Formats: sequence, structure tokens, C-alpha cells
Amino acid sequence: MTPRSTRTPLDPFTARVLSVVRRIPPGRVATYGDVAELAGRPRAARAVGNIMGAGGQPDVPAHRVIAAGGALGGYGGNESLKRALLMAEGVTFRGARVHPFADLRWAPARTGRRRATPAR
DNA sequence: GTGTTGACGCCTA
DNA sequence: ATAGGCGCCAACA
Repeated sequence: MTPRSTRTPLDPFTARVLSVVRRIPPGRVATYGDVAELAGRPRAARAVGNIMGAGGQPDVPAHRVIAAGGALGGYGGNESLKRALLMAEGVTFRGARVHPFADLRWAPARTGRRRATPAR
């Protein structure tokens, strides 16, 4: 089980991805591309998918990470479960896509990012 | 070090 | 709307 969590200490990017996903609130979703961008690698959507599939941790709501355009994306072969989990949180679907995607799509609150080093 | 795989994304037909 | 192709990045053999 979790062949990776017990091996590598987690690279910065991977840790960042998990951190981002953890912040996605219930009833909201984020695309693999969104997570990748928030993690610092806008083109690493595929890598994010791999990281999700790698298992991650129980406190990481991977089911809230979907594909672009509101598509469901994968879930270890249990897409129906992923969809059920989202619906249970209030996410509505329109066919195979979340709807309204624009409103359900989550974006981090930018409560005014303060720099650690208060520009002297 | 290289090669393959994969819960992706976007473009073109 | 469906199918195929290319690019992207990280994990693993």
C-alpha cells in the first residue's frame, strides 16, 4: 500500500499539489490544470492526475479534482463513486459534466498575500 | 542515464 | 458530439 508515501519524502511540487487539493472546500471542484497551476506548474495537469492516483493521504479530497471543462475525469476506475461523492456535497451535474462549472469551480481566497519579509 | 505509463489539456478532423 | 494526435510533467522499471 502507498508504495510512494513510505519511500520518497515527497518533492516540493507533489507536496504543493496535495496542499492545494486539501484546501478545496466541499461542494466545490478544481480541475487538474487548476491544481497544477496553483502548485506552480501550469502545464503539469497530467502529473497532478498521477499524483492523485498515487494515493496521497486520506485527508486529501481527490474526488474534488476533476478534468477540464467540468468533465468528471477519472477516479481509479470508479468514476461513478467520484460523481456520487460530489453530488453528496451538493455539486450538480448536467450529463457528464458539473454544472454550472464556472460557479462550482474553486479558486483560492487571496486574502491579501503578505510577504514573509515585510519589505523593510 | 533511458523508456514507458498515466485519475490531463488543447487542437484539429 | 466523437475520435485521433501532440505536448506537457512526474513516477516507476
